[in-house]
Amino acid sequence: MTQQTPMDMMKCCPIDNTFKIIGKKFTVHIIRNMAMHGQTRFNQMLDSIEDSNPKTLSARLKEMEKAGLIARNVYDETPIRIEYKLTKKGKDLQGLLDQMATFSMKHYSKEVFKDGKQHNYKQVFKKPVTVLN
Amino acid sequence: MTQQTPMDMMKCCPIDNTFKIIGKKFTVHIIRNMAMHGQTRFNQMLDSIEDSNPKTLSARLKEMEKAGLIARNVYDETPIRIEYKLTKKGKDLQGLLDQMATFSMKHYSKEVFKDGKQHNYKQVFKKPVTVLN
DNA sequence: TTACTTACTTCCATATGGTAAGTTACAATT
DNA sequence: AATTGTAACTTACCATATGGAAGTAAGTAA
Repeated sequence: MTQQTPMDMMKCCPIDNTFKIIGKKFTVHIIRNMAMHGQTRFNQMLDSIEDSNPKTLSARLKEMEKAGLIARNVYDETPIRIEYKLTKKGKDLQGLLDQMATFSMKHYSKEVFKDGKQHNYKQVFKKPVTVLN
Repeated sequence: MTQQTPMDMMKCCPIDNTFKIIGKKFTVHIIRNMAMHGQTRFNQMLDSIEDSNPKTLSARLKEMEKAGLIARNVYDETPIRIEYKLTKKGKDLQGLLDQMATFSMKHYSKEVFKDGKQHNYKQVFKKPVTVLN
């Protein structure tokens, strides 16, 4: 009887696939700001995402909407208001963000924390690391 | 008594910091091939990483060595042999890779799996998702 | 002497990203 | 009536990053 390896059942690599979705500049920053700071608007993100610029932010938001990570809602007020919100799929990237945070908190505590000491995720965020299974 | 928020204790964002380390093209692919396929050599990776090219692969390996994710060992044989191996720090990215895999397995089963059906991480990899806390 | 191997580097073209300024559609202010 | 303000972008132009093909170095084998 032959053994079934992961490679045998896969058409493409899920890690490569995820990288194509979230690997471009600002994508994870956008998700972070929406998930952790409740941001919904273009200029909020532009002002708070490290080294962001309107051209690239605009491109990323479009790609993310197309990929189904966020939804774009237009409110016809004056001035116009547009709200971006995470979809269920976008929210499912929380575990990935948590692992990104955890890695730097463990290996770069000098750069990350003002006191330069190690702190674990739960201590800092008051909730356990999210895991998607 | 004032409440301590994550922002208050941080000097820089750990998600941004991690993205700077693993966000460039091929970095996660290199770690994946080393961790999951036991690869150690330049040409092995060049042949198996999707759309890789020697110039960018070479640049990435140097950056990763500098960042302490991998170690480079030269064996003075003929022809010369060079081995790249994950450091402890590099191995600590496993939880992140697992979350990347899990996300696509959940949301892109049609693209990822030959049978187009959903499968969970443990089923496919015969071990639970790794989590760094 | 030519060919082969590994692990790259170099050159040049294309793709992506960044800066600053401009645009649209109103409404409020002067 | 003309100017100012606001949000959310877009455009033009330049800089940097990435990709593909070919070349290099050092040694063994044919």
